[in-house]
Amino acid sequence: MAGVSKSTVSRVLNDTPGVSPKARQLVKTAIEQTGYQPNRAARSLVTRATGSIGLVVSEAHARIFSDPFFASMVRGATEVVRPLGIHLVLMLAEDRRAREQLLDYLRHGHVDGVLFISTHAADPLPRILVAERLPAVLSARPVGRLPISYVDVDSVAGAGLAVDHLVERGRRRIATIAGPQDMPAGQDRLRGWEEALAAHGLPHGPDLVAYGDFARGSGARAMEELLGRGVPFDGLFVASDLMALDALAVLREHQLRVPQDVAVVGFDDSDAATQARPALTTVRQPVEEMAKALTLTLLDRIGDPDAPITSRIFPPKLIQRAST
Amino acid sequence: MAGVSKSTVSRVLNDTPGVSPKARQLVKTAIEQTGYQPNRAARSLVTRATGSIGLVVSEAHARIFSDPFFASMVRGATEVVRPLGIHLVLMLAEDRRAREQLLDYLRHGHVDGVLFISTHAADPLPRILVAERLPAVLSARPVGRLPISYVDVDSVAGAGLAVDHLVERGRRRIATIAGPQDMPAGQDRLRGWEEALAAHGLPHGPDLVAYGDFARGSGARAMEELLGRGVPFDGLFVASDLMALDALAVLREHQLRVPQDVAVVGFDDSDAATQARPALTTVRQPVEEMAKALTLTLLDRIGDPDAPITSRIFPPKLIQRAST
DNA sequence: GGAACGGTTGGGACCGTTCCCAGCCGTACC
DNA sequence: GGTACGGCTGGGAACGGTCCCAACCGTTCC
Repeated sequence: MAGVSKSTVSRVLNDTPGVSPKARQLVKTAIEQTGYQPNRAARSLVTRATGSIGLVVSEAHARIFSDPFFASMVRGATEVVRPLGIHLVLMLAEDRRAREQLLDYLRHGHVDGVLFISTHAADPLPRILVAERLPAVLSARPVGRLPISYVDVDSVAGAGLAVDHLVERGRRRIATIAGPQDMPAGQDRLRGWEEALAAHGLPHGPDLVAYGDFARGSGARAMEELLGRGVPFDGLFVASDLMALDALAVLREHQLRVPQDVAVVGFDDSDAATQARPALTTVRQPVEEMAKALTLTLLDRIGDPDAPITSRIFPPKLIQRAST
Repeated sequence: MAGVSKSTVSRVLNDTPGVSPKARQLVKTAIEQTGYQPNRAARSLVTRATGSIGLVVSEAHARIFSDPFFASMVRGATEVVRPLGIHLVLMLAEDRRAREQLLDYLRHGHVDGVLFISTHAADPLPRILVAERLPAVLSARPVGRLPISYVDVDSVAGAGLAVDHLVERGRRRIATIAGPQDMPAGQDRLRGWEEALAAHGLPHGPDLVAYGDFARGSGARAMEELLGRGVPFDGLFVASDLMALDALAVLREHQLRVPQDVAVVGFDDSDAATQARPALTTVRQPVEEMAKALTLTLLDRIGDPDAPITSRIFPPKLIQRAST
């Protein structure tokens, strides 16, 4: 239609240099007019790439799908991938059996690379992916040294923001509901709390700490535990919004007013934070942006398997609402 | 390797009749030994099929990803699709812009069919999919007549089960927190409540009804409204577990004991139901099974575009726990 | 004026399947 | 014994791209 050979069309499609501007324009308008779209299958056949990337979610479904973190992750990745015509293929690895199947699947070259979403420290998959030389990136800092790119939020700094804010609001005894200590995010947020309090010369002993697992439900237990100890506190930093919601409910049950009696800061800035009563002051992590960066990193890596390992740490931001 | 031509291998792979048992066996052992896997791209190139089906989620992300319903849906679909080597491709259509893009994408034959997950009545996508003759199935009854297959749970019967159970437990004034009335599920659960109460000769006036949107948060507002009216009730049917969780919290705040003062029944049997305090009696819908049936229906339809339209309605089941 | 060269271009092999078609072989029938 | 037939098999075109290679053209240089 453009009066040129398929070779030239191919060159235009792939932005290969060595096409005259005139021919290039000719082809482009023809494409525009016909709504032509290259055939994925034919292309894959020769390039040996699939045009799909896997979104591997290695976590109990119930957990993942009840955490808005995942929603934002998916949205960010989708946004990067869609205009490129790349498919985002869902892969769930809930238990060991599913993991084996998944690995088999990945090894057979069904996808060009893997976005690995999991926060679990003990997860063996990242290590295996690296060993198999499959292009992969992680959604959080891996445990131990592992030559793999990742993005993460600066959890230590985030916890620091929360503590600083509470101190600014005049609080002097600041407790925390920490996350699980087998996950980097859990560790870092606790460490950030400790370090910030130490810097202010305020107490930060173990009697001010209770543990949850980031998810809904665990925050209530931790809150009850803290209150049960009888140790006074007027500020509370909770390592996830979902647990903070629990904490708010338990505080209300105990006739404690937020923020008058206890000022509360969460972490994540999920939708839950705005819906909470009172609306939750929280540390925002830019999940969607992080997902975009993660996806771009993977695409880089697929394009060049020897691309350098990078880790990108995003700064958190304090969002003030009614709970402080 | 098996000493036969590629034609014969192809026949074995596709279970085409007209291969001698001997040759078939020869090929099969060769495949076993080499771990051979057919090349998707080459196959797609000639069959004009992609070996992928789209999982279209037409809903606000925050909503979908905070509802465990979606998790089960994905799990069920994955289970059907994985052993067949079919990819489940995630597609999100949150707003109008995303919907347009998505449609364009679907029209270009990137997937062989669509699993459409949405509960929204006003969603224009199902109608368009039908008009475009794209193989598609719905995860819930569509509004209006539409020649499209779907699966659903019998919501009317489910609400009936809940009411019957509450009556059995001696309750005579049974209120309800209903779902949104622009969704079939919302309408049906309300209707089931009304009809069952009418059958028992018990009151079922509008003063016993408050409305939510199925999601967390809306249940609290509805519960407050019901209590605020001063109309007495000793039983409560809530159209979703998430709203029931809210209701439990509000009842507790008002010093009402569950189940002694108010017996509560939810709907869904999500994980939330078991985590609730007290554990929630609820109407279970077999979401995972429904997802499997849905996926199989789609695969049928892809195999034969003129397959008859089917709708499969699953029976709900009452799960008794501590809240009644 | 002819050769060398660089920028463009088209031709054609190739990727790994499916599927049509022709051919082979053994059997049944006349 | 020859022929028709049916079950099974292999050959080869086709799918729609990518990419290597050769050819073409206009310039520049000797």
